[in-house]
Amino acid sequence: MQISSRFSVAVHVLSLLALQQEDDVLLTSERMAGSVNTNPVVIRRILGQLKKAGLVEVRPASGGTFLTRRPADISLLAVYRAVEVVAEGHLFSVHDKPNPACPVGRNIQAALDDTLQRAQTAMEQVLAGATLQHVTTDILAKTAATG
Amino acid sequence: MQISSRFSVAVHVLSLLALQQEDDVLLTSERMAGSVNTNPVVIRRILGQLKKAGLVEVRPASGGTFLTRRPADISLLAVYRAVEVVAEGHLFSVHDKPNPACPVGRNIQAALDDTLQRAQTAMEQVLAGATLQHVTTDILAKTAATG
DNA sequence: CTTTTTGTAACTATCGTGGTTACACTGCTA
DNA sequence: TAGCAGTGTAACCACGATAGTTACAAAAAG
Repeated sequence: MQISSRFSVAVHVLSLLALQQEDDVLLTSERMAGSVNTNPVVIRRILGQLKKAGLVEVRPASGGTFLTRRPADISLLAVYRAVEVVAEGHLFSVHDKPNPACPVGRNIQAALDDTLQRAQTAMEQVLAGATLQHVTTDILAKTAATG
Repeated sequence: MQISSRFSVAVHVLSLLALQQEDDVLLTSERMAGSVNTNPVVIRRILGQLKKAGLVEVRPASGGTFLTRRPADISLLAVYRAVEVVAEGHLFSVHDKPNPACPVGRNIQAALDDTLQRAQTAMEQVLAGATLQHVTTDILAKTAATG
């Protein structure tokens, strides 16, 4: 099982917002959906989560959507947490209720927990070290290169 | 979405095998299921994957199951790979088919790929650094401590 | 007041998981 | 060699998450 694409869609949407021109046409959920190639409702749902996390501000009516911070101040970990693709601290699921009458069953959870936690943290630290700025810079570089 | 418990069950089963006494009663899928607290078929399915990965040897009939290597030579990453909880190199799923007519849509996948790959690798490196031996040692220590 | 867009609810299809039953096959053992 | 304990697997089910879709009320801006 993989981590939901909500995360990559969220980064995509935030990149669009980060690169949006002041004088450009407003970025509606419909336009974003066009770039992501999905349904506007899917975008609005994710936008709702990003809003709840304080990453974006959405103006209802014919308003538009904007970042609340500079791209350099938005880490991919913040986005990852915002869309809740993985419940905090539970990347790995461990079978609950092993048999307490067995030494292994009684202690396996505790014996595994430390390692799994470290594995998860190692992954998240990489996300913490990357920002939306890095992504958009990369996109601009690639756009310039390939036309 | 989390990583399947197949992984933790596999480590549980391997721990049972590692700690099994020579003169002990044979570890059947039924007994292991008793310790994990699940159905024997679930155990057999996982044993099948561990066997395919060359981590255990299973003697059909009234045979029993054994590790093919010493616990110190079985990394948790090998177990993780064996049970295929995550397709190799694809911990994160990225939305396919973004709009190629949009600069962001055209380059988001490549722009994200490097970071996501590093995040995944960081996680796997922690698993690579832990062995079945570490787990069983920990279990024995906890068993001795709590009785 | 009309128009545009957001916010949500509700429903759907699809997929992975984990549990369960059923049964053929294997190989020891009496 | 017949019996039987245990494995290997197929088939099916229930459950939950995902992602897509339709529908519509609520919000503002003109």
